[in-house]
Amino acid sequence: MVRVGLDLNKIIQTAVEIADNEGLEAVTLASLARKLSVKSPSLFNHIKGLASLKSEMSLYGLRLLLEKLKISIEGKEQDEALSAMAYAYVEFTREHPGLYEITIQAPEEIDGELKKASDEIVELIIHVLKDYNLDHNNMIHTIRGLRSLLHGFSSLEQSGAFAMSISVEESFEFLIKNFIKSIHQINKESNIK
Amino acid sequence: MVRVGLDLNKIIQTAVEIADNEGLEAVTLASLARKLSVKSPSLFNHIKGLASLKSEMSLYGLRLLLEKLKISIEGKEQDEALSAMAYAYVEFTREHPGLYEITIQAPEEIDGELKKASDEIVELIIHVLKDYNLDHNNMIHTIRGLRSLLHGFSSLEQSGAFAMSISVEESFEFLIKNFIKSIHQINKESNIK
DNA sequence: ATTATAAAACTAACGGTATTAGTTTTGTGT
DNA sequence: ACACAAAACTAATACCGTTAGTTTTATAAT
Repeated sequence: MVRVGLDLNKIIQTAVEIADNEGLEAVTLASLARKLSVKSPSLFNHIKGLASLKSEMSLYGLRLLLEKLKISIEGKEQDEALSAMAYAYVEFTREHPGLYEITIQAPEEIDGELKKASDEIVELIIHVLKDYNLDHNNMIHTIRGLRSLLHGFSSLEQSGAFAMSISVEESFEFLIKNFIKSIHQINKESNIK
Repeated sequence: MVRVGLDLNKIIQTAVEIADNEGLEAVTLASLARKLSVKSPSLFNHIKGLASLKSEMSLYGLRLLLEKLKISIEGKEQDEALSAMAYAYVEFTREHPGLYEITIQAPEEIDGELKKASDEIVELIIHVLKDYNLDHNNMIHTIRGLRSLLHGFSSLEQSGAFAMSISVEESFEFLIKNFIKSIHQINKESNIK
């Protein structure tokens, strides 16, 4: 019974490794304990259970994503910032497929921390979209559209749904370009009225 | 041991009910057997196992979705057809949240039937998009964009990510309208060149 | 009607999972 | 040196999917 110096952080890190390398469904307390050279009940000294661990992973993922998005837009604005953020988003989902998946479907709230982290991401998107001077409703519609596009693209890419013989990267470029154009179009229409 | 007259179809139907009412993760051979008044090993007379059952559900879901999409575009073309198809898609995900979820992530192929069903949906989208005279690459990009938008929107809606106080329905309307506009824009640009 | 057969249900058992309870070890601060 | 709390452990429970082997039942052939 050599003490192995476990802590919440190490557990989460290892769980994320499993999730990203072997898939989210491979994250079990049993596999985790094996990888940490520990018996699975020992994990309960640090976590409440599997559901709770997954929520912790989710929180970790949201914060990591937020950081990546923040860095991506540094010193940029409008189209350039929006584009950079979009690319950073899908890059994150490719670097962390398993972590990203749990990020979208945390089992339970953690003291409002999950909502907070998620809100901060939305706030960042709002910050970028402010450059486009959309009215309140259009702003919300546009946020929802951007999130739908990014999440849908990432999710479908990961599930292998884009099988056709044309570069997925080229498609993403096309989609983001067109999305940005379409935002500009919104304002042109308001001006006509 | 009253014979209960089980068959593959009844099993799938019941599994779909559980998936839609209690969530996909509630679909277990144990819960399924309980609901069918049978012991779980009896299920193996009709299915190969849980993974196989989920693939069957996936196939059923893809076919149901395809039918719904086909019906939605009957007698329509271009913008009207595209819009109708988009609305039918999200309606399906709302009617069948659990079934839709498994539709996107079948565990294993069934004799190429899953790929075939999935291809047929893509073919239907192609059929609708033909009205826009896009070149081959733009066609594929646009298909991927539409699928991303629809799947992302549905997935985020189901996971409760659209929490802001503005009608989600209104946002969807906005997004589809803009997506359609953006397709028209593609061709305008080609003409300029 | 009787019976043979195959399908469809069953029971029993195994290995894997999460989780709880209770025990032992170990590091640390007094 | 020792007390104590934390961190590991073992043992046990309850569920899950799955397999093997058994019994029942519907049906088709005689």
